[in-house]
Amino acid sequence: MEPKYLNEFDATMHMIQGKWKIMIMYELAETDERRFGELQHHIKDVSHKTLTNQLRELENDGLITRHDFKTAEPHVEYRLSENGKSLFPILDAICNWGDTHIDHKLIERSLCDE
Amino acid sequence: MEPKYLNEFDATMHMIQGKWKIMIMYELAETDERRFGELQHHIKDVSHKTLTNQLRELENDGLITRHDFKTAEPHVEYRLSENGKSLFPILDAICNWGDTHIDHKLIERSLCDE
DNA sequence: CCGTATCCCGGCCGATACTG
DNA sequence: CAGTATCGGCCGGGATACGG
Repeated sequence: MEPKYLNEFDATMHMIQGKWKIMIMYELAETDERRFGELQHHIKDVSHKTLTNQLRELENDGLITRHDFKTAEPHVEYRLSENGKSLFPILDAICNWGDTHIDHKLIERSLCDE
Repeated sequence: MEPKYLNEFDATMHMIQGKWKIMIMYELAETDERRFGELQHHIKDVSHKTLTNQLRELENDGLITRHDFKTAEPHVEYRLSENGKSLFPILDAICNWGDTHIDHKLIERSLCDE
């Protein structure tokens, strides 16, 4: 296995950067588990394909788990893993820093102040 | 001024993501101030142009300051701003999370364990 | 010593369409 | 309902060269 990241910062950043990843994780934090369609409905403007990609990456990085019920009508549920949950203090800190240091007019919708 | 970021997380992430930004900031944190050439020398593998870009972005986002001595021989110094310094608890948290949750074999050189 | 311009490549992500 | 494939645009960032 060869080094893939410059340092710990680089490695962690790769796991949380992605346009919708944080919103997916916050959504799962609030509701415990979500089906694919529910995520797509609650996360405004994300495309079908991109949501799939971000979910795959989160899953491959061990931040969420995926449960396929394998029924005739497709039914898949996503949840946060323990690793994923351990990231929340950092995610909250990032949101709060933005809230206090960045002009609110530049921000579409508040995420961390809910 | 129109909204530019999805939320506070998105906004903060834009300010700290960039392949070399964190290394620049850690370098400035250790040495208080650095000239352009010193940064380039201490940050292995960064290209001239890319270092310039990252410094400009950090400056435009108010995380560092730039002082041009305007002498015959060019002489420019970079420092952390107060805003920049206020990010360090978060940067450290990100590094430490990576240190404890990511396989060390994937990481080239430790950054936060110095 | 420091900055800027140009060219180029790879990756993210959106639109769309097709599958079971 | 959930996933996959293809196409295309945009942007970060590396190589290189030139300018003050």
